[in-house]
Amino acid sequence: MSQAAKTPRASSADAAILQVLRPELRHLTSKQIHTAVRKQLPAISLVTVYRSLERLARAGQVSISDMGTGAVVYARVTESLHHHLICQDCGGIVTIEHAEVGRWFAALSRRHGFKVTTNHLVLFGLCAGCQATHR
Amino acid sequence: MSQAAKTPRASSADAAILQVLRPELRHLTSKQIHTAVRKQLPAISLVTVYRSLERLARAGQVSISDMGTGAVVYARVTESLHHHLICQDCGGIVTIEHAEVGRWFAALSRRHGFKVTTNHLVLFGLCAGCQATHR
DNA sequence: TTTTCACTTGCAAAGATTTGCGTCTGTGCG
DNA sequence: CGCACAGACGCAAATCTTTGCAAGTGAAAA
Repeated sequence: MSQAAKTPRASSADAAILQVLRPELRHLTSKQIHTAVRKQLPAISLVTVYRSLERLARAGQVSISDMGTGAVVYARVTESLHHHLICQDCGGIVTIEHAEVGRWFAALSRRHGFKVTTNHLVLFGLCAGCQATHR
Repeated sequence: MSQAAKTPRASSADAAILQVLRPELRHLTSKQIHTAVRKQLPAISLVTVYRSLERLARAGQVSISDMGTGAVVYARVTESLHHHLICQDCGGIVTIEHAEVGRWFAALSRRHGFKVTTNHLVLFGLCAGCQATHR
């Protein structure tokens, strides 16, 4: 009734999805995850994958990002968080460490009392090369 | 050339969309924009609205943001850029000035030679109130 | 052990966004 | 003026993601 603790409730889908995402460094689409998870749970539906991913994201275990590829991609959140800068011209991707972003998030927290939980930031722009080309 | 105001369908949808977005401070969905633009161009299709918005976004005149409401929202980019911090618990929205974000973007530019063009950032997290509730 | 109840899942359907393709239009050029 | 080309549009169809509803399941309560 009044206890604030949630019941994690063993969901086979969640475990299987984390299993699939564990060894992957690259971000996977819902389709790819569904295909991979089927090896463990042949009958699992794509809808369940979506719902499971949303659940895991809410729990901070998975990141959901739109990298501008047409389909959203998901990745397991690890200790070594990273973020991406994507060049809208050449499609090049620059990876930056979390420390650099975390410092700024901390500043936001101090100034606005808002604790950012976004764990994978994607910023679009122009890489050094394309900026040169553009002038 | 001559008049640009009454061409039945040959004129670009871009102008009509900017017209619709101009007075709005709030972000509109593709559906809402489509409905509004129809008053000027009754025959315009939703697909054209999407393509036009993408074009305008590429030109830096419109921002595209996923505020977690189920549908992406679009807004006209003005001189007074702003960004949002959205509480994933209560849905509350904190608006922050661009200056605060721009400083960080400038730092990224110095460090990585990457010029961010994202003009409306949305970060999810917990507001001060909900952080307190969560403890 | 049985009951309870919130959470999970599937299926079908809805909603949102993108893409393929053929047509039409405005622009620059000869 | 007439032509060629690139870009804009509409329509239909494909994708991607979410939602409504009914049924299944597990953990804690009774």
